[in-house]
Amino acid sequence: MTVMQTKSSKRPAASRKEVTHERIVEVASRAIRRSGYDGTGVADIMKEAGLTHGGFYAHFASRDALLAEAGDRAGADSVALATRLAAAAPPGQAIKAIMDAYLSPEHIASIERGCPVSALGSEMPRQAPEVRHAATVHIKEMVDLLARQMPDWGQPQAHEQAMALLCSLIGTTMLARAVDDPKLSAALCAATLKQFLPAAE
Amino acid sequence: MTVMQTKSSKRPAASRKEVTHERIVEVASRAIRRSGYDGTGVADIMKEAGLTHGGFYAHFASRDALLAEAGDRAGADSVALATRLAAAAPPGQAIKAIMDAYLSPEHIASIERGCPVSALGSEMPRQAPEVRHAATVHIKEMVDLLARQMPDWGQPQAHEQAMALLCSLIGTTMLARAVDDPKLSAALCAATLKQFLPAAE
DNA sequence: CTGATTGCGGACAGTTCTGTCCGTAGAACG
DNA sequence: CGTTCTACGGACAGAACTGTCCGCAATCAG
Repeated sequence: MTVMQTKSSKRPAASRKEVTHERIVEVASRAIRRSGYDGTGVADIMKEAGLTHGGFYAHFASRDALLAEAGDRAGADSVALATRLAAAAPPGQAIKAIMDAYLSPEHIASIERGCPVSALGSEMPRQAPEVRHAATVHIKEMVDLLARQMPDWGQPQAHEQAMALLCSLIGTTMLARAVDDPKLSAALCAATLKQFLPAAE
Repeated sequence: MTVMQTKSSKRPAASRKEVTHERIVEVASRAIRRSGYDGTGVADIMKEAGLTHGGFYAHFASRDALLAEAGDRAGADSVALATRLAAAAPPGQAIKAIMDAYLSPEHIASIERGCPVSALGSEMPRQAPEVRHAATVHIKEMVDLLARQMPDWGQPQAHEQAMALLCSLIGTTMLARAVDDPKLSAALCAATLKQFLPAAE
C-alpha cells in the first residue's frame, strides 16, 4: 500500500522478471520430460535455474500453473521443429525427413529435449483440463502438418493417414525408450520406418 | 527365536498370507494403471484391499517391490488375454480380433484394467531395472504372439510387421486416452484400424 | 549519487508419504 | 478345548514437498 499504483506507467517495465520467468519455464519443460509431472519438485526446478524455491511464487500461482505452461511450451517447440524440418526437406520428402528425425537414435536418447507426448503421454489422462487441452491442440497441429505433406493431400484420407502415422511414431518412440534391450529398441524403429516408407530411398 | 524353525514342515503352509498377498498385488496392478507409479501410496493400496498400511511390510520388502510385482502381473494378464482372443478367433482373423478389442471404446475407457504399456509406457524409462525388464519380456511375448498370426508367418518380415503393428496399437491407445476431444479420440482409433486392415470385412 | 521499488533468498508451517515397531486377535494344530 | 504362531492394526519417526512470510540487495529513476 505504499503508493497508489503507477507513476510513470511505462510499458516495457516487465523485463528482468520476464527473463527469469522464461528460464524457469524452459528448465521445467525439460524437467517434466525427464522426470515426469509428479517427479519434479519446485525446489529442483528452481535450483536447476540457478535460483532458490523461495521466490518461485512471485512467478507462478502454483506448481501446477508452471507445469501447464511448461507442457504447452514443450509442445509448441516440438511442432515448430517439425515445421522447420518439413520446410527444409526437398519436395515430396518432408514425411521421410520427419520420420527419420523422429525415429533417430538421437531423438530416442534425448527424452528431455524431444517430443513431450512420447515422454509424457501416459500421464496425460490424469492431468488438469488445461494441460490436456494444450496437448490436444498441439497434437491437432501435428496431424495437420503431416496431412499437408501427404502425397494425396486434399483427399479425405490424407488426415486419416496422418493420424495413423502420428500414433505410430509416438508409440514407437515410447516403446523404444521403455524397453531395456537396445537391439529391440532399434528393431522397433526400423520396423515402423519400413511400414510407412516401404519404397525406401 | 522362539523355536528352531519348523515342526511339521507341511508344504501347503502358505495359504492365508498368500491370499492377502495376491489381493494386494491385484489392487496395486489396477492402481498403478489408474494413477501411475508415483501416484499411488502404500496406504491407498492397502485401504483399497481392505487393510491398513501397518501390515504392508510383512508382504513386501518395499513399495518398489510391490510395484514391480504389480507391473509384471498386469503385463502377464494382458498377454494372456490377447492369447485367448487369438485362440478364439476364426482362422486368419486373429489379428483383426485383437485390433478390434484393443482399439475398442471399452478398452480406451478402462485404463485400470487395460494394457499396462499404454497406461504406463512413458514412465518406464525412469523405473527400476527389474520393472523395465519385466515389461520388455512381456512386450517380446506380444510381438511373437502377433507375428504368429501374420499372413506371412515364417517369413522374416512377419516379426517386423508385428513390431510395427504393436507400436501403432500402443501409441494409438495412449493418444486416444490423452486427448480431451472424444471425436479426435475415435478418429485416431479408426485411422489406425484402416491403416492396418485396409480391406476390412 | 541518492532514494524508492521489487525480485529473490532463507527460514518456517503444515501436510503427506515411506518404513518401523510392538501388541493383539484369531487361525491352525494337537 | 487350549496353546502356539503369525498376520494384521495402530502409533510413531524421519524425510520431502508445497506454499507463506519477511528482509535484503540489486536495479533503475531522478
